[in-house]
Amino acid sequence: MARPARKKGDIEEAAIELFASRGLAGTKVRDIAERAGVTEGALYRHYPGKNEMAARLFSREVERFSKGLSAALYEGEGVFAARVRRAVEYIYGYYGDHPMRFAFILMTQHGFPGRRLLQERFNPNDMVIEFVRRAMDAGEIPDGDAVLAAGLVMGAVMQPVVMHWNGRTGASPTEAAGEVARACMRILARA
Amino acid sequence: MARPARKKGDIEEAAIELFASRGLAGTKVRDIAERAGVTEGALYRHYPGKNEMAARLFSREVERFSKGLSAALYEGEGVFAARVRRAVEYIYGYYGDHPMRFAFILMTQHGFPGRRLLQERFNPNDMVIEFVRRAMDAGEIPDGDAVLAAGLVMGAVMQPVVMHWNGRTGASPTEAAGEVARACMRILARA
DNA sequence: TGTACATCAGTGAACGCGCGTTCACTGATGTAC
DNA sequence: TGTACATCAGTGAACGCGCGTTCACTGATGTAC
Repeated sequence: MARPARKKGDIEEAAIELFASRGLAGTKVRDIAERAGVTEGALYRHYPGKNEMAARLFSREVERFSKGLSAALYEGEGVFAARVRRAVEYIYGYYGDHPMRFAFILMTQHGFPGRRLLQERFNPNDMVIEFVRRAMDAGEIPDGDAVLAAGLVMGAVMQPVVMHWNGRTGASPTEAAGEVARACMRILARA
Repeated sequence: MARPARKKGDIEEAAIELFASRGLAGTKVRDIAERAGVTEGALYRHYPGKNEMAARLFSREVERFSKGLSAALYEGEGVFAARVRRAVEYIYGYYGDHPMRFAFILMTQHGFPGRRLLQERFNPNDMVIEFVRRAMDAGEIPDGDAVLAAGLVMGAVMQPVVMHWNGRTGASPTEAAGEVARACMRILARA
């Protein structure tokens, strides 16, 4: 094998940061190349084009995130409330550790119209719906519309991150994790 | 005055629908003109350009929506819980009556990077924060971080709309309004 | 009422440039012997 | 170890076309007298 791709990582990192802050269409190949310290042609050594690169990066990042979320929800000890709390802490921790990657997922999730990018098992929304449904079946929370309940919880958990990313003052998500986890429990208590 | 603009409304409606479903950058002037049954030049009789038109339509639609939200929150009778319920019903009713306008607001809100489009009094997020803050001051709900509490509530209310817009099966927001309003009260009960 | 003129929404075709993509090339690294 | 060759990440300049914008025009409606 010949010389390995020294700058592929730089290109991907630059792309994620720019996509996260300017959106897919607002980011030019020239911008990505410039930020990565590379010429434009270099991108095409690793991806067939800009949109395909964005789509692959999106899938990869969501899968990374989802695997951890799945572990927080299902692996380890604890009753329902403990698992909810672990999940919220995982989500906010992920945002704290990788704000760009997280914002990239959050901001571009509606940017691929008509494309089926995610298998169900890697879609965080579907994972939470399934988690809530199982908890209802197991009698850990009252029965009800699992899709609606999951939507309420996902919205409540994610909105503080969106607000923080958009520069609104207030507690950072990491600090608020406990408070938010308790709010989730109250939402689900009678959903 | 000469002949009035017969097709300005058609252009605006077409633009809103396309922006809502394909995003700002994904919508071409040619698409808007075609859907409105007009040639491309017609758009420039009413707006200086595509982006400026999008920005003005966004401001107008948010202000329309916000005025109704403000009325739901502050006008009329009733204790705190009744006002929350009215607000949720207003929001979901607005989505039911004008799904395109609502989705346009929802989907393009992060599409104007670096532009200050909204005065604070017309920003729904700020309105809810203020509403929660006043309720805390008045002792209608327990004291706490008003920004965080508002974020939790806004997220919980909006996410079911996003999911419905994205074609997820489940109760329509209109049907779920009561359930969601109750969830909001539980979120705020100890926020 | 009729005639002349002003206004301007909408047309249709052309323009031009921004931006994604291509391509011949360079040179560093790995492999064969 | 040295020499020849293959590989391929990255270069830099050019290309081309998609898409926003422009512009001379048409014709319908309103106003003055």
